[in-house]
Amino acid sequence: MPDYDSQQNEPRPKTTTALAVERLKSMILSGELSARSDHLESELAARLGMSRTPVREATLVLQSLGLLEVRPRKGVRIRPVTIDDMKEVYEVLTELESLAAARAAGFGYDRTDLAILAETIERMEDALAAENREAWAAADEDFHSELVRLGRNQRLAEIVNNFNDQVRRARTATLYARPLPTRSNEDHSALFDAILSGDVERAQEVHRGHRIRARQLLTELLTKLGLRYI
Amino acid sequence: MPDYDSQQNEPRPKTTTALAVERLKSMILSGELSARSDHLESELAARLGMSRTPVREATLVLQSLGLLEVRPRKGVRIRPVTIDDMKEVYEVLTELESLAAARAAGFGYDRTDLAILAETIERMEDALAAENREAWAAADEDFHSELVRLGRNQRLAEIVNNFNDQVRRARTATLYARPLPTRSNEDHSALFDAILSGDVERAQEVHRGHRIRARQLLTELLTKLGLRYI
DNA sequence: GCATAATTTTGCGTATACATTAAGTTTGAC
DNA sequence: GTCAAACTTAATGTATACGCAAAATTATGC
Repeated sequence: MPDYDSQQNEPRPKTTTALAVERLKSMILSGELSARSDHLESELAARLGMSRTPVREATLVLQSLGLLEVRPRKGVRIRPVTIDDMKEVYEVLTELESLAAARAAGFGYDRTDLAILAETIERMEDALAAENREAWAAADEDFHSELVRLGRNQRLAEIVNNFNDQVRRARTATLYARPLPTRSNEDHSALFDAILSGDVERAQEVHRGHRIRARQLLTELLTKLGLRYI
Repeated sequence: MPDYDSQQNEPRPKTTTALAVERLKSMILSGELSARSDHLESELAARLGMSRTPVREATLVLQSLGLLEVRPRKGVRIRPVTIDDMKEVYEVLTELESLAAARAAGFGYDRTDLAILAETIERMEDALAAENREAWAAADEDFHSELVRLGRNQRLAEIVNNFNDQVRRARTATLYARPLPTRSNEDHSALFDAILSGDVERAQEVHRGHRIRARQLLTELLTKLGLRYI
């Protein structure tokens, strides 16, 4: 619905506002603009080499997406994600992704339909073998977004992707502090099998468990690392 | 998070943009701006008695909320809600509201905590007795939003409220074509009992059933009425 | 007549101007 | 020295200006 960040296939000459959304978003997700930090419109405009107008429009959009808060006269504040926030987000993610998994299992996809999903799993396994955490994280993200795509509910997919964005910083921050995601990979394979065999219940349960564990791991890690927010 | 439409308790002199969001939103929800219709920025600006700037900002926000689409040079299009959209939305609503219900049941609320919820149920019963459908719909809306509030997950509440907005037109359009919502009221009472007695599973199941029935009723009605979109 | 090219119109995207008002600072009274 | 009032500064909210490109319209060639 907010097609502002969707990479256009038609190379429409992309509006400055869209560019601002894109760049600000990636600056937030990468941590280049850190949590709790305030940034004036004019500062951001200068930084992006454009006038305040597109920056303003972009911040409004990103506020709707929950990535930042516009605080008049204090500047735009990158929304910090607390452990409680993480719990909120993961709770919703658990529910919605499991639903997507269940739906995916119900459509009777064959191996061809699941090719992309299989490919992301392979990439994760390769990355795990090579102990390349960055590559693993990238593949994991692709796995989850392909999963919700297979669930064929556009709105659900949008929310899930948005929520994943909201906690992405936490995941990258803990990427090297966590144990190697062996269990995660097992979960993914199990889910793949459940979907392929059309087992709706199992798909849902497997994924629910997966997300619950992920959440627990993440919150424990953040607590251990003493990160009250991120 | 998008606190643009939240009615401020401090009577801050409300920005024009916020006003535009509010007014456009209510024009969309009430059907004053009908689905599929296109409206130029300048036209809307004139209509609201303000310049293009706040209107533009408002439309961007409302686009993020999924209520309209900004289509350059054709004007903003009020997003039509098709039956398929309804299915998508209700599927997500079912899942998330049930989760909220389950959570609410888990918090061990007593009668005092549930006073507002009880009050909305009473209003629905009175309205039903008086066969006042408008009053019933208003109370029903309040019931659902109080329910998600009791679920104590801010983000979940936001999404649910937003999704309810997205299908509100459909509900108002069918309000007089549907049978009197007797069953609905029973469901609400059953849910109330489940929450009060702390029965997490039952709360979840009761509400899931409630939403599934509501969805079915609505989609059937729309089909029967020949409304391909609304 | 029809299709295509030239021309005009129009709505949008972006920059900029400007008034407003919150925040910060100085001044002055006690 | 502290507090408050007056003043200054600065960032925002909104309006406006303006160029560009998409549509629409008219003109032109066949």
